[in-house]
Amino acid sequence: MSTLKRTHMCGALREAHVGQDVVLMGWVQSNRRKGGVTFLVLRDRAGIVQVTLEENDDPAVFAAMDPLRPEWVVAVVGKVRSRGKDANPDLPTGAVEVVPTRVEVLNQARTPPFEVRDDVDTGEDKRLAHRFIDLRRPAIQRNLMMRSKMSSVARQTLVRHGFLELETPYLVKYTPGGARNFLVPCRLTPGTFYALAESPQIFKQLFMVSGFDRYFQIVKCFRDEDLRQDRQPEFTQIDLELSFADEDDVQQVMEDVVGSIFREVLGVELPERFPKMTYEEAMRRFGSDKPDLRFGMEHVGLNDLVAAHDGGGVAFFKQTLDEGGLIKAMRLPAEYALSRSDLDKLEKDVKAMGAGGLGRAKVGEDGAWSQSPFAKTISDALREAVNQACGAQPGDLLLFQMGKAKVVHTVMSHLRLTLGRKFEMIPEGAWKVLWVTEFPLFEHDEENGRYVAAHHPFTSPRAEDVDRLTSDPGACRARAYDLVLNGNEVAGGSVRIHDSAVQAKVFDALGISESEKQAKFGFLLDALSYGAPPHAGIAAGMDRLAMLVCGAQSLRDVIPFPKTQKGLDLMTGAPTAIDAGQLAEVYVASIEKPES
RNA sequence: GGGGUCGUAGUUCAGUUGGUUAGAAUGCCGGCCUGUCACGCCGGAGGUCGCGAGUUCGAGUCUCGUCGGCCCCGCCA
Repeated sequence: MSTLKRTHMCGALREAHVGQDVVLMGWVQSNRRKGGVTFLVLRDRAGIVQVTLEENDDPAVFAAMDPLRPEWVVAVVGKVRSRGKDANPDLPTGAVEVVPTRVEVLNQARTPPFEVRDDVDTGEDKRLAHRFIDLRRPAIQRNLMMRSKMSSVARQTLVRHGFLELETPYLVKYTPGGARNFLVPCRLTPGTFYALAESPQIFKQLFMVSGFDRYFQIVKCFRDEDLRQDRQPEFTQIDLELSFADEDDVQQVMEDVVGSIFREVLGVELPERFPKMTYEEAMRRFGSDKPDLRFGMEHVGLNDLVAAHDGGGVAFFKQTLDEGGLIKAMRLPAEYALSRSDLDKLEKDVKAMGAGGLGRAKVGEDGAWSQSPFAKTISDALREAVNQACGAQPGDLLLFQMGKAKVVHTVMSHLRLTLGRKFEMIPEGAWKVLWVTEFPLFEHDEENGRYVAAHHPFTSPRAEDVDRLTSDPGACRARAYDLVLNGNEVAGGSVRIHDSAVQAKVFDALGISESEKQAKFGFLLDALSYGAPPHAGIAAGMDRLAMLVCGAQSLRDVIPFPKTQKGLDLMTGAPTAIDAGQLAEVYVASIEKPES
């Protein structure tokens, strides 16, 4: 090993360093020889810099540089000089170059499976299989450095607010319901299992009971659910909980955390207080509990109009009303033209989501509809009313969905986003933050014909809804709040129940028996009975937040070692089968996946 | 659990109606080149067409199965 000590980062050299002796260490980006002059570009995480040598100036070093290949690790001793008129304005270090007096190979490298460059479009599977090389790409290095800064800012902000960083266990008790848990066999007690924590929820509430009135943690959580572009099986939350606090206290803290991250990492100033919208309004206007407010194309509910016109001659409309369904429309302005094949593709997409079809109507000069299944039978009066409600102009296309509210919302919000992206309605560089509030406390589980907690069973109902806990659970709203950023849910939390009478009513509404209660949550209920302060909290999705801050398209671009959509690690090969002997050691037997 | 889409040199892709020896670019290797910076020029090597069956005189191409990547629905208290 060389005794050289690095003095500077490659990417840090500037005109101010001209004349200085430097020792650089890094990876060879390229080694271009142009006859008797050679240009070696050296890279480290700070950037790249050019090392230039003319053969006549030092034939020995020149010869030593000749065999260097991309990704070899080298040390360069030399002097910084100005490039003068040959400066490269595209590079931060482009005004200078290093003239080497010594070049030492620290390690050679095999030719990598793909080039370490941002402008090479290698398939993600190949990148993940050789992630250690992929992570050398400047774009990813930038993302991870920004993410590091985000963590640091979040910590500083929370510490400034008087929060304590406290740890909670990953190996926890298994609780059925909610997200599936990853299971970990406990060798010391044969036949028993831990679960990997899907969140620190219960433990952070216990901290409140214990008097650590402001807790936070930047913590991994584990959920064995199907993955998406914005969901990994293990992910990181900025998790916090406050005692003697209501929703506004929690929101102010989170606004400062997110606001500080944007200010210090991006130089973007978010509003001091974030706007709020109720769940009901978000669903009505956007069909989503995480609306992207950066563009329009709001939904228009037609139930009242259709009812007022007694169906208006459209059988589908009438039928939907009779079945208690929802009818929504959305106006695509004339400037955004959809071709026949575009529409066919959209219709195929929405059918895959459970829609019956894609209702549409082209609006003519006189307001008449064409290219529409409704055009022939709809009454003039209803048609004009719908046109007016949608603000339809000649040439516009109206899109319709009707049926079960859940499907209509899913399809219409998907359509809004798809069309908004397709026609580039979303302005670059816009940031729209929003608190979505007053979520339903319960959701009806149609399969099992009962109510389940929409957030978690310790979420406090709004005071005015407590009386309805038993009479009309579906109408109860929660003191829960989600933070939505450009259409992404980046944080969610609630005020917790600390009144055991209310907690009992919630459990009753959920149909949870006394024994079940004790088995699942006994220790928390026990703790809450020993003097629990009023408390509230929230958890922010660090990965999603990083994705947005970095402008990345996928969570995988802000996670160093992510898993694929099937939960595989293409680099290590995890997960793997375990042989019977090793399984026996933890008292577990493996069975074949049954034919389905 | 379901729908869609993709899989061909190291990499990114093309490959017609099923038909001779599967192409291009880039990377890699060799040579030339004194201001390149996606350097340029000349030459060369490089293929289990994801895998397995089937149809056929003949399969990268058609059929079935399977594995994997990506996107979406369900799911994610």
